[in-house]
Amino acid sequence: MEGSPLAKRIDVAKLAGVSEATVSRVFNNVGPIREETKQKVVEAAKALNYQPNAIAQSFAKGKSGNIGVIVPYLPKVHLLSTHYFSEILSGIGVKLGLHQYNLLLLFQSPHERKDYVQLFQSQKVDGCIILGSRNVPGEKEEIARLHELGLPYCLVNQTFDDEPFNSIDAKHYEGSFEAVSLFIKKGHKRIAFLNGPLEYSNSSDRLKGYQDALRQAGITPKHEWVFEGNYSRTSGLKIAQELGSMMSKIDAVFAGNDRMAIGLMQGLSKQGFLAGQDYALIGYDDSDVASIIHPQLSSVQVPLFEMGQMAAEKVLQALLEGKTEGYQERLPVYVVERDSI
Amino acid sequence: MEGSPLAKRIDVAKLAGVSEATVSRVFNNVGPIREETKQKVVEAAKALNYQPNAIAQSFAKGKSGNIGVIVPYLPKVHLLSTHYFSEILSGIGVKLGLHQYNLLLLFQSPHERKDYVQLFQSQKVDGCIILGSRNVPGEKEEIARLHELGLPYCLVNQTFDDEPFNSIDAKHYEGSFEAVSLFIKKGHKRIAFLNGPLEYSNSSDRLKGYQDALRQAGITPKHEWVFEGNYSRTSGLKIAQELGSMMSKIDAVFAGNDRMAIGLMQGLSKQGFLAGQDYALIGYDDSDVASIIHPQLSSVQVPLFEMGQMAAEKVLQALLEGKTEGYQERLPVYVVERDSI
DNA sequence: TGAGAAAATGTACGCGTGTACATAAGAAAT
DNA sequence: ATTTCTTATGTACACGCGTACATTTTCTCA
Repeated sequence: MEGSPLAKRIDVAKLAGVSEATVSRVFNNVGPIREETKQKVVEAAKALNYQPNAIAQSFAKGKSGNIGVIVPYLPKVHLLSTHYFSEILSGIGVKLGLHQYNLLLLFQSPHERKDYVQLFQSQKVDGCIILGSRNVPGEKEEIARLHELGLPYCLVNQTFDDEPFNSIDAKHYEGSFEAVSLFIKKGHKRIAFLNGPLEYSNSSDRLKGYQDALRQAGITPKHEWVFEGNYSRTSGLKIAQELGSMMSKIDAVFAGNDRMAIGLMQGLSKQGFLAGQDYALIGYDDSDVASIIHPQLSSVQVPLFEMGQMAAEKVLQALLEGKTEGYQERLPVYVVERDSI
Repeated sequence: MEGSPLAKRIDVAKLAGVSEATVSRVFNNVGPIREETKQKVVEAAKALNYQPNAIAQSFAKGKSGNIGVIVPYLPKVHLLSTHYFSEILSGIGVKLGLHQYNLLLLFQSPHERKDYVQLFQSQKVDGCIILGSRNVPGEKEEIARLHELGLPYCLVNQTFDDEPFNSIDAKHYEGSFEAVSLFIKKGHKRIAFLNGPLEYSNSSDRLKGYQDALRQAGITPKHEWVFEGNYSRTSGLKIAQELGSMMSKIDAVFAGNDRMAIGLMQGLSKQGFLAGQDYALIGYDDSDVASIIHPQLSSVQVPLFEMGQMAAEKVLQALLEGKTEGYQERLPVYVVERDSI
């Protein structure tokens, strides 16, 4: 309430009997400084409880020191599972913290106009990381603008095939291929696929992996065995209804994420079909619930935390080292076998 | 890459043929302005693609426009469940967004010195919301400093009984009381309690609720039926081992969160004890998994999203309306009955 | 038509720091 | 002791905006 008004650089300078520039030098650790002088400044600063004003620093340097992390948001509808979301976010946070950058969390309502470039123009952020972007008209153009302007940005878990956008993704084609191949190796040949919306590149990656794995085994993929949910558990439940009538013809189901897999499992279970028994099931993401649910769900493990870290690292490299080369990295995934297969 | 250098206020002023102050007035919508002038400015701004510099604005106003949200962080160890975390965070984000405040996400390593006041001194934030704080010496003093200085802060899901700290909490005493009373109503009298660490006030709230509910039913609480985990699933699993030998004497278990409840359920299931059949079980938080797991877990629903919203609202009120009264709000919770009881 | 009030706009400065450049102090070489 | 270089410190200004205050323009009403 009371307390002395915030001390400024000039107060420290006066108390230490030096110039303001010297105080700045001590705090930024730049230029040659006599040890004795440094001590005087440090003591004066401590006595006055001086703390440099971060805003003024940002202003003087022309950099905010913030990395914006854009997260899609629909109130009460969780587009991204909390697992997915918090793993990536933690990875980003760790990396940024090491480099004294701040994490500005930006919720993006799907309907409102997204203007990523404006974030940079207004200097709110020095770089940005975009989660949950989709290959849809509005989105694509916005990212293209970022890219053309050479701004430090990075997409996570989304690759635009025909565009050179920076991204840190995972090997979803391979993950899908392996999962389906595992089904086949275990003798399952009639394999359905519960996919997510194709505007997410990982959905189409997985579709290709699914199809190619079947073809490699001499099986012709059937359109009617590919279903599209929206990555929610509810959509898995819904598809279970459709799937129920054809379960006599189906050996296995591969799902694009764990939440849909679980919805499916629950829906089919009500109709008397048990995963791991009446049909094999593999999910995707290897979230916590996979090993909690019964029967335990086989799943494809995705290094979300590491993807977040790497995305942050790439953005920081662009910022700190001026790296301008584009990149489209893909981290490896692997199948975790549990009871459902 | 190329592109014109960022336009500044003076550029807009020159193009529009007005003074810089007028440009400012148009953008901030202050003071009387002739409609014609306003149009000139707006057009000039559009022509130059002008965007006010957020840093300079912050600097001139002496406010960062940021609300810091402090989240405990241990790499690879999730102190807060992702559900808990992302619900509260979403609530905060929504509210802040409505008032043009930014959300600065700050990961707090438990070992490093926490100096919340410094966040304010350095002007990084105008207010802050603290998640997962605990009643331990270092922590308490830091919050006390915040409080004494009258800084706009708010704790979420933690109340310090003997301190007037601002907080948005839930009625954990009542929730616990109701859960245990429900057990009793259903005929269970020998009720164990799997609690979390007592440094979290919600743990001790629940302990009191547990004890009082028993006493009201004429049952004397037994110390040896109270176990302490750390809110992780693993700790639930571990306690299941201890509990196994005494299951013949126990009717029901109340757990401090769903993750421990699930660990317990799984651990006991391996020993042949089924929740909802061999014993009744109620968890806490009503996270997604509660209705995913089999048997479905009864749980106490906590309005985490709303708590986040309210915490943000309180901080914003202090900031925008200068409200200085302290507050310790508690939102209601309720038991959701499922198969495990 | 003029005076006074109200509305609109302009002028000027502060916000606290980083840093280029100028200057002073000290060390080393002559 | 003088010069020369190096090290240490000080001076001065820019960064882009909000806003108090001064000034000008427009409006109102006599």
